[in-house]
Amino acid sequence: MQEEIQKAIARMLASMDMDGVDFVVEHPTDSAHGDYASNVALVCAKRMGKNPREIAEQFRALLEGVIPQVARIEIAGAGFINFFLVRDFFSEKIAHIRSYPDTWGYHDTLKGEEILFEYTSPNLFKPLHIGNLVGNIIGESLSRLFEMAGATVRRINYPSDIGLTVAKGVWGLQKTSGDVRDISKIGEAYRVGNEAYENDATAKQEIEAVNRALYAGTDEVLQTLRARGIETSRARFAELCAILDTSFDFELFESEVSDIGKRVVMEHMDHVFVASDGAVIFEGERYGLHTRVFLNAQGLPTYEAKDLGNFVVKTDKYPNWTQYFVVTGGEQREYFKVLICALRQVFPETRGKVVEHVPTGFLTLTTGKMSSRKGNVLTGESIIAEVMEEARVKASESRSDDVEILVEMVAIAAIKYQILRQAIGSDIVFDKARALSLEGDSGPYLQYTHARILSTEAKARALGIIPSHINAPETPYDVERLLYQFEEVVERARRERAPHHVLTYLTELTGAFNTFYAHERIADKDDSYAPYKVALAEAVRITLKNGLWALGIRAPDAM
RNA sequence: GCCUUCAUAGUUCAAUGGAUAGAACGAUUCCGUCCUAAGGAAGAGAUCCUGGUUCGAUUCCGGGUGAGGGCACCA
Repeated sequence: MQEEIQKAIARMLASMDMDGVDFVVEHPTDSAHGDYASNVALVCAKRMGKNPREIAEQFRALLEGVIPQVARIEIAGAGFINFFLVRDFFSEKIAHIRSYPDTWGYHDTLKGEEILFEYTSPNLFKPLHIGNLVGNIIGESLSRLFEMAGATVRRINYPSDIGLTVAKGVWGLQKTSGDVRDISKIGEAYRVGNEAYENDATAKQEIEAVNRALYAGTDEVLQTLRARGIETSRARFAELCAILDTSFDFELFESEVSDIGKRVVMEHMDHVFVASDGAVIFEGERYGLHTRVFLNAQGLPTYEAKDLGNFVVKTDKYPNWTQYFVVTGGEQREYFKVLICALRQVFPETRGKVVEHVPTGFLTLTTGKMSSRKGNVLTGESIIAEVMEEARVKASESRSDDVEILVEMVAIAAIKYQILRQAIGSDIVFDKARALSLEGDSGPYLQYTHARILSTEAKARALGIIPSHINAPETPYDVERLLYQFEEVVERARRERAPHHVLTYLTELTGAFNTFYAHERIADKDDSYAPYKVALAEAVRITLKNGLWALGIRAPDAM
């Protein structure tokens, strides 16, 4: 629709020999200003040497009747041209949504593309930190937005299974004699190891020795401890993924990409990488970035080289990839600029393709960045547990058959909503009280409305009301004027890597529906508009369900 | 020091260069014979400072101020 208006204006301009005018067609903030509005007259004013309102009038005369879906055109404000759509447009949209509930909001912009998404990437041996949770939630939502655009998405997990953190955990396990099959004991062991590493010089040396031994792979006892710890950690991670509704297609470990990364660096010595002070570096300065070490003086690959190895493994597995994303915390922004720059030098075939780092904001309380390296950890687990506790209280009055499942759905929705409500990349101040409140702007608010609509539909069925879009009230409701925008919002969110657009839209839609619900009786068998209202409610429900899916949130049938 | 991200109601967030800057929470006041009150309604409340570009700036560009992140062998 937007395109049609845009084209009509462009055609009109072309017929007047006005090329290259940079105008927009958008939804006005206030629905009194129509369904679409254009600033074209304002933009042309200077060039035509006339006052914008005058031009707007002239344009209106030219556009009147040109676009079949436009009922009327008004001039307002400084010279905005406002388009009001015909009544049928809205009711036909409702019919369309009801006919194609499973694909409403889906499109084929990226059909045939294979897109690699790496996210979450936990450190095994370290409790799942809330930063991992953020990455998981954002990565999952972006993956789904790309899927809605018709692409095939490969979800990839890249856990860290070797290195100093692992050494701290293994050392800690030895000291605490904790049960390696117990995930909480592994977390405890890491805390002990980490603290000792920072405060105890002897322990620090021991841990470093453990680290070297693990790399060398020579010590049987340490290897076994590491392997078992990884097993426990992965099992727990899988459980969390199930709760979070994520499932990975491919998992590759840090330990398996080291050698490949090193080889890649060696193969591109001198023309991409250079030796410096015994290490091998990439001179980012030459590209306006900073220099980073890829192989250290001991010849061991750093994270940088490992990421090159990671790229090789992933693209071997999925050779037909067309776009490549890595979602991590924003503190790695500068790092990834250098890495991607080096990557493009090493692998020229990437130059025409999208290779992108998606930085997420770091999650803070009020006291600065939370670090899982320090003692006061707010883990992913603890936050889920706390919110679930709160959800359980609310759910005691629920109509749901399975309260435990509902509690989980609601808790995850509350958390995901908190994390997805702002632009990704900007820091998130995690307000626990807010996440726990489950009211107002929140995941459960959207879920509740979904459940409520289903119950209203059931009531209508019981009364024998057959939903239909045929007999519509003369003026469309505000909800209707929001409903059709879903498709545009979903695509914009994907294009801008901004799931929060979907969230903001859904919240607005839900608010509009709830207003409608409070003022209009929907399932009323004496109301001749009842079939239309029920159809509208159903279309809202479908939109909510698909929109929530894009956010990685499940829509319960009853609450 | 250099690079980078950011600054909007008391708080947490919105606003592809547009119209009266939207929500929610909190505080105040209403709505319970009626489809789920995890709901609805009413009023109060904000663009860090300073120049510029523009018909129009929260948005773009200077310059301040304040905060976060990064800058060689950690991940």
